[in-house]
Amino acid sequence: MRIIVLQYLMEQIKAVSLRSTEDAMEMSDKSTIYRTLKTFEKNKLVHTIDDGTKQLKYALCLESCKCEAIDLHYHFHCSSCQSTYCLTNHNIPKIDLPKNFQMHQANMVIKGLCAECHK
Amino acid sequence: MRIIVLQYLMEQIKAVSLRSTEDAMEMSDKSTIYRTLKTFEKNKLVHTIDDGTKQLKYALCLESCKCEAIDLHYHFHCSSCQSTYCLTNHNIPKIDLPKNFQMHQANMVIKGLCAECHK
DNA sequence: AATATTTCTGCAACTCAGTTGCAAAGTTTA
DNA sequence: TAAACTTTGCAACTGAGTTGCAGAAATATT
Repeated sequence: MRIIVLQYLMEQIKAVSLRSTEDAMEMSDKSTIYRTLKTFEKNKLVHTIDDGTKQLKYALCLESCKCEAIDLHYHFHCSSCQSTYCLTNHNIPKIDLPKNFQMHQANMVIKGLCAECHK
Repeated sequence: MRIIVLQYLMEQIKAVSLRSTEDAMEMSDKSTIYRTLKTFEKNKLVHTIDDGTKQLKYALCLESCKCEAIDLHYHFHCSSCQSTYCLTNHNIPKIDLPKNFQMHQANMVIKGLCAECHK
């Protein structure tokens, strides 16, 4: 199962939801896929993106990713086609936080129209 | 009702959830407060923040806010106390998107420990 | 002031993503 | 092969958000 899900993830250029993965699998249960994705997340193969749709999205991490602050990047969510993309080409800048605040993670989602929908 | 909810919002330095607002009101129904907050949002008095907890957070906009790209700011969510703060002192930088992608909105959440919890 | 019209409120019911317990099925290990 | 462990599918549950509806309240109209 893990191999099948991993393969599916590798084929995608967009982040996937539990739902769409489920639909793509046909022959497997929601909870199995759910647990598979959570396992991947725990082992830092994928990261999750909360893009404001109610469905959490999952995307493969880059080879080098340790899921630390330095690995964080922006994401883009298209309001029209609902696709979510990783913008891995630039990391997020250092943001100065209030005194004694400490950053560990981030969830950065830009919303708008993707190239397909913006015509 | 709107006045009471607005007052509550003005007292908070943190973003509030539907739930916490509800609890603070005692004498009013979930759906009323829900609709009140949605009305505020529609009229650009508040903006919402999806901080990765399952509860959407609401925070008052600044006086000048038109809820456009220029008004966007980062948010901070404390993983320990679950508080969410607006970091209104700096806006988000311009991010270069893939060709033909267009930004309209953004939901930016930094996660970590706030000053209280980081001791 | 009395009535009509519109808006607001509370209740109950519903949706839907995510999550979990459990037993059966499948794997690995000794 | 048997014991120990892992994975899977099912069903049931959780919890935030959302909606329809009827009565209450406010506002407008005559």
